Amino acid sequence: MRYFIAVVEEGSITHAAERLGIQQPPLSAQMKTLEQRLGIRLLTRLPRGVVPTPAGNALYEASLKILADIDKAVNTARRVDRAHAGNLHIGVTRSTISHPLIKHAISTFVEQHQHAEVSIVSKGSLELCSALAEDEIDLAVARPQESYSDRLRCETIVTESIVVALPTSSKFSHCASGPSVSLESLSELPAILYRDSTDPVLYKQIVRAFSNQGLSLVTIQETPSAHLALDLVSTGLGFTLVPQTLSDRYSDRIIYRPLIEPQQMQSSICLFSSRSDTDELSREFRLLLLKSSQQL
Amino acid sequence: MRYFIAVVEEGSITHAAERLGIQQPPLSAQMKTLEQRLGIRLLTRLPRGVVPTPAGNALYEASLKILADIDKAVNTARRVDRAHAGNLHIGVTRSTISHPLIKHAISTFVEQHQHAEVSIVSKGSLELCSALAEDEIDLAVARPQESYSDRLRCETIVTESIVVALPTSSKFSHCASGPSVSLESLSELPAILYRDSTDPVLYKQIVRAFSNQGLSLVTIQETPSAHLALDLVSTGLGFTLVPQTLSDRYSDRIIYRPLIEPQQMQSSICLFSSRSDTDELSREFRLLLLKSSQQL
DNA sequence: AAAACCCATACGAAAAAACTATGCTTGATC
DNA sequence: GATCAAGCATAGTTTTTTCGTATGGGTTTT
Repeated sequence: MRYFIAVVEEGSITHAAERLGIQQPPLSAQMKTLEQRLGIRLLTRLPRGVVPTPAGNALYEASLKILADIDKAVNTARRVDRAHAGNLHIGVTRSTISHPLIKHAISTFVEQHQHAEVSIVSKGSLELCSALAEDEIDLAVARPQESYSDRLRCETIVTESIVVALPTSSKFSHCASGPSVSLESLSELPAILYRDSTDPVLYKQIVRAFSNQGLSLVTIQETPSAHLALDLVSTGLGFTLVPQTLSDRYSDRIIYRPLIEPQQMQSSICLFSSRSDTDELSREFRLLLLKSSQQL
Repeated sequence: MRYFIAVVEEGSITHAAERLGIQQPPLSAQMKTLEQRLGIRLLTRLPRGVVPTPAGNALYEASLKILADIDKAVNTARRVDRAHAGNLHIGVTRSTISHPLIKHAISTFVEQHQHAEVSIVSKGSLELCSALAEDEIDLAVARPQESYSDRLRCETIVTESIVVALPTSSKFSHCASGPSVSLESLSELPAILYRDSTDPVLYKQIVRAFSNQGLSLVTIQETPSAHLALDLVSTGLGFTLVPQTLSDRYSDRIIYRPLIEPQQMQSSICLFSSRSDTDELSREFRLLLLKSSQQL
């Protein structure tokens, strides 16, 4: 099956053989026996390579999915094995792990379950969700997603407001002087935005907040992560907007101010989990996190 | 993979080997190499047989699905192959093929597509839907289903009313004398119902219609098909209720009368098709049928 | 205590898959 | 238009995988 996929994708038995690390004649033979066993012509032989027949194309599409399913099945088995051995893989992002509530929940959990081995995986929110869907991890503490697999469950743990990170330079002093800042007062100042490919939601949210109020956003720099954006802020280049949690970690030559209009500028931290997961450990961690969320 | 499934289902390597037509030692070896390659313990060896570990169980469940998917993929390829060769498999039930509209549509289609080979498969509605979902057939003309795969599309072609089939015996003469019959007048008479396991909807519909009006239904006989029920009606045993189409075919010593309250006693004929189907022939047949439906 | 049951190991045999060498067809090149 | 290159197919051999037979060890049953 893997062979057939390679042949279709390469459009050539010879090239597919190279990719598979085998010789061309055996691959030709394999394709022939495959066609014989199914009783269907799958490939039309051209003088220059091969092309799948409609039936071959249908089989190719299905094969891709089946191969992916097999991988996933193995992952699932591995995860169940881990879980049963008292091993929990929790996925977090750099920003969510910074939040005291999350940190506290994890440390409490580890204390309460001395026998359990907890490993933390750090990735972007997007990657965490696909890793979760592929059963590579058991739980993910991530930012909300625009779309994710319907086999996942998403529960909001905390909603934190977004704050303005201002450089100490004089250019921003009129903002820093007040107790809070309006979006309008930021609209003409140089902004540093982070366009994290692994977590694209917050970026869009910020851009939308400005455009919704008809304000212009002067983006002088885009960075691949919020942390880097804050580093640039401390150089005085411009301001940025970050979830409040991050303000505790980077305070060197940065002044943080809340927004006057916080309602549409909030960022949640969510717990993503597999709906089908019946594992005891992950269930307990989930309940612990939900409980701490309610105590807020 | 097939081997692993057999082992789990039999709970014994020895018995699984029998079922697979191979010897026990090679199967033991296969299971061992499988576990080694995945790096997971899948089976716990008991003194009396084997039992899957949680991970093994997860893999078993997934494997079942994957094996089914593979079968389906092959079917799909076969169907595409057929379709491309101008071969259309249409599924019908005994009752839907009796309807003149359907018959006419099929004969028109065959005439218009002389080059096409059309084969008719006759099964119960339930089986037709699963055959369609498995890509064994291209289209199904069947009775409405309570639930079916979301990959299928269901379009109502005709809605026909259900009529009462009365024996000629004197016991039923007061019903047969009028132009139409009420459910109430039937409620104390002996009924013959057909509980077709392959088409359970109509049975439920009839039972509900009576119970909704608080009427009792005296079922003296259940048969596995409507045709057989009509045969019993002609012996004078009792009455039954059938879609109008069937009344044209069985008229020996049976009197048909419409119901006074036809609204909740109707039976549709639907065209089921695969949403993903892009084949030309099946598309044309579908459009032909929808067109004849609209001309009604 | 012996028998029955079942899994694991060991080794030889059969089958499947892969490699090398080579031929054949077809489009590209000069 | 003859040669060349590209790519698939076939043939025969070798290697790898899978399967079968024989046998041993542990556990429950009688």
